[in-house]
Amino acid sequence: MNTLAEENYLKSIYHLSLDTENVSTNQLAAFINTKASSVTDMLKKLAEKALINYTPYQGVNLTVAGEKIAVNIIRKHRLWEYFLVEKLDFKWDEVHEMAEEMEHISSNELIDRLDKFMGYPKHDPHGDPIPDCNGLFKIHNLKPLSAIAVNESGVICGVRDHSPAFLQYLEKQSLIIGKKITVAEIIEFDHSVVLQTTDKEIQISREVANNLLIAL
Amino acid sequence: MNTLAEENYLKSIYHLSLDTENVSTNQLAAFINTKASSVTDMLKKLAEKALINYTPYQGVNLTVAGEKIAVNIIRKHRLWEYFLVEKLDFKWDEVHEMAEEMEHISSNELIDRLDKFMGYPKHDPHGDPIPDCNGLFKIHNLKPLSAIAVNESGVICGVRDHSPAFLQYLEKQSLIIGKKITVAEIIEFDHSVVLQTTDKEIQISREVANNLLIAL
DNA sequence: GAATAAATTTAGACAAGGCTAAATTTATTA
DNA sequence: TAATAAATTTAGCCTTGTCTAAATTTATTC
Ligand SMILES: [Mn+2]
Ligand SMILES: [Mn+2]
Ligand SMILES: [Mn+2]
Ligand SMILES: [Mn+2]
Repeated sequence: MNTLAEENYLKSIYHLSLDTENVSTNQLAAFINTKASSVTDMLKKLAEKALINYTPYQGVNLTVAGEKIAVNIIRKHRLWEYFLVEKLDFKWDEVHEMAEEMEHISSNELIDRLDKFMGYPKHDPHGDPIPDCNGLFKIHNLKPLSAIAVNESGVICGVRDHSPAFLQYLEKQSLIIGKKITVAEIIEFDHSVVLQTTDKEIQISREVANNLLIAL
Repeated sequence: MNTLAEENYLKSIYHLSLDTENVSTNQLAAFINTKASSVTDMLKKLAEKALINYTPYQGVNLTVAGEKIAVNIIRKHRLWEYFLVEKLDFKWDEVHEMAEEMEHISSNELIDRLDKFMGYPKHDPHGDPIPDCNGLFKIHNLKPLSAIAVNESGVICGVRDHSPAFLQYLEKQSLIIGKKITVAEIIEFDHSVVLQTTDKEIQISREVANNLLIAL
């Protein structure tokens, strides 16, 4: 079908497309950890296969066919992450790298049965939505905690940074998915945020607040 | 660590080594479905890495390091097959190709937890032993059904041919792992075997009898 | 609206793995 | 034991995906 490299490019273009309309060569190179010239080569191949719309110097976006493939990979990634955490007792900061490999297991029948086995979960361990077998999922309307006003409340429903370091920090602070928080104060000097949670008061940096996604 | 191609070569050498002391280039080429010249190239690479003992024109065998890697891949293969059958309800003839991909997922921690999750199974869906996390497993002393005398009894504990066609045939005849059988008669003309099982009498060809492994 | 800077593409190489055809070595046979 | 056959290796080429350096295009700035 498609090679591992092609799948990774499509997935990356999908993720970057959430922020920008057209994804640039350099953006992609930085994200994939490769060189711009390598990206250009691959973009030509993907355009040839009609998986992306590519105009030289103008960046790319996914075609419907390309997006379908990207979403399927993301579905696999998130279902495997859910499996690793819920069935094999891994922590949420341990599963991403393994899922990066497992998302390329080709069988869709396998992933559909895995989905069923786990009871059709709607969100992965990091709060990200899991597309169903038709590629459909709701995009939660979440706000970064840094955009929430004093005295407003909400529930932690996602993270923007998936690095083990960040996830471990959150875990230690009990800032986990599903936690209810209220913004008690925003420090003027550095925009640190003081949170009131069910059990205690926590102060976090703007940086951290920026990477925590909240449902009101 | 090692590439996917390298892992497949090591695994293939391991399997072929069960029958012959030294594995020849042509044997390997036929088994892996590639050309002899490609095999020679890879053998040089594996010898360079000290994973095989290779003397040009004389065939190869695995070093201790190479065997360890091969057994680990086989462990993964068989545990994933067990998972697919026991947890995801696949049939025993459907899982091999998927496991061929899954055996290359690199994390050993993952496979050890999967092992635990399933209760440390000792045999895969085809009756093959599953190496433990140290690579240890008992080699069952099984005989092909074709080597069993009239009136002797035994239990089906393995198959030599893993093709879907063969496995589906066995399933249809209820000749599954764990089934107790008695050899009622061996037809002189073509060495067909007449079996008495718990529920009925079945006649199978010599070909089939050759590929059924029995514990006495 | 040039001139410079930044982004992107092109050219040319390389490693991994595979293939075909030719050369070489080993095995068989007369 | 010499001749032939079979097995194996070598030589040379190809594709994928990557890289560096050079060329080109687009964006900024004076
Ligand atoms: Mn992930
Ligand atoms: Mn995730
Ligand atoms: Mn198998
Ligand atoms: Mn098996």
